[in-house]
This record gives sequence, structure tokens and C-alpha cells, in this order.
Amino acid sequence: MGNKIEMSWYQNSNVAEVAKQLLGKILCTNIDGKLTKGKIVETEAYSGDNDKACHANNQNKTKRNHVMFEAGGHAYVYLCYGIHHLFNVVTNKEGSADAVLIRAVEPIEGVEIMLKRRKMRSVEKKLTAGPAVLSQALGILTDHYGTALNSESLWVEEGELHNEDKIVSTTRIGVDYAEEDALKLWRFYIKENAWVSRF
DNA sequence: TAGGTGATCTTG
DNA sequence: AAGATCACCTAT
Repeated sequence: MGNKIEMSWYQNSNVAEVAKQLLGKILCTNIDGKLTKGKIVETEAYSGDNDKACHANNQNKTKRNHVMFEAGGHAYVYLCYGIHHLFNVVTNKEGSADAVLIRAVEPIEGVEIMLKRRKMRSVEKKLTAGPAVLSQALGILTDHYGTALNSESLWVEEGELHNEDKIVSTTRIGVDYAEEDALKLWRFYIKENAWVSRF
């Protein structure tokens, strides 16, 4: 607990494995002196190689997704539906466009700050259960595009270990357009955790 | 269950 | 240069 994960850890070439191993780890931000932390309870893997659901499918590099081609350990944040900032962890080696979408966290620290950012009065599931709301709670914006995850403002710490049998693998959400790749079991969540976005 | 929202990408 | 698309959320 408490140790910042090194950049090299993210450079594993198996993105699904990284997505799984991120469960239980702690996503942290310190923005303008406001410290917030949440335990990662839900992730999805995306691969630039043979995955139609991925922005960088077929090694398609664009202005939006180019950071995915950098070495693992950088932040890929993009605006979705004109409103929502979605946070991904870039994985694999430089040149391989893989990333893990963080879909839900369990609030750990800085809850008051999270409530304020979300304009909420009490702690409920909608505080951080969902890729857009967790980014808002932790103050993650497209400003953080390309930020290294060993920086002072955004990082991941070691967390609890979970046995393999406590992890559920299922299909990803919102990728129906991806044809056969929509069937990949690349969504992972901690079984019976109350902060998972959807069961 | 439907509509808001605007950057990004693709097509023409 | 314009239109379709979109890794979602909130409120009816």
C-alpha cells in the first residue's frame, strides 16, 4: 500500500492482464493541492491491434489518440459525447496502442472534495461509479492528456490483492458497433463490489 | 427511455 | 466544409 507504481509496470504487452491487475489498486490525484484517492473496481481493455472497439484500431493514429502509441504509463483522456472526460491508462511498449479504461472507483480519500466537484451532498454510488463521474470526482480533465502516471498530480498506488476468483470477466459496455470484437471478455470488475457501474 | 453535447473523424 | 458518430449521464 502507498507505493506509487512505476512506469515500467504498465509496459506489459498483455493489456487484458494489466486491466485485471489494476483492480484493487488506488487511483490518486493531487490537483491544486486537493488530494483524492479511489480504489479501482472496474476496468476495460482496448487494443490497437485487432480490436474494432479501440480508437487506435489497426494502428490508426490520430490527433486525439496519439498518446496511446507512447510507452505505457501515460494518461489518455478524451472528451466523450461533448461532455464527459474519460480516463485511460496507456499500456504496452512504445508503438503499441493499448490502453485500459478506468470505469469505476470506490472513494477512499478526499470524499468532501469529490462531493463538491460532483455537486452532491451525500455519498452515493453515483459519486464515482462510471467512467465520466469518476473523472469528475477526481478532477481529471483532458488537460491531463499525456501526463505520466508517476507525476505529482496523477498516479496509481499499490492496493489490496485480489484472488483471481474474485474478478469477473465480461463484455465491454457501449461498444456494440465493434462487431465480433464486442464479444471480447475485456471488461473486468471486482465481484460483489458496490461501486461497480453496472452488473 | 430519450435527449443533451461538442470534438473528432470521414466523406465529398 | 459539413454531417455522422460517439468507450455516457441524467431526468422523465
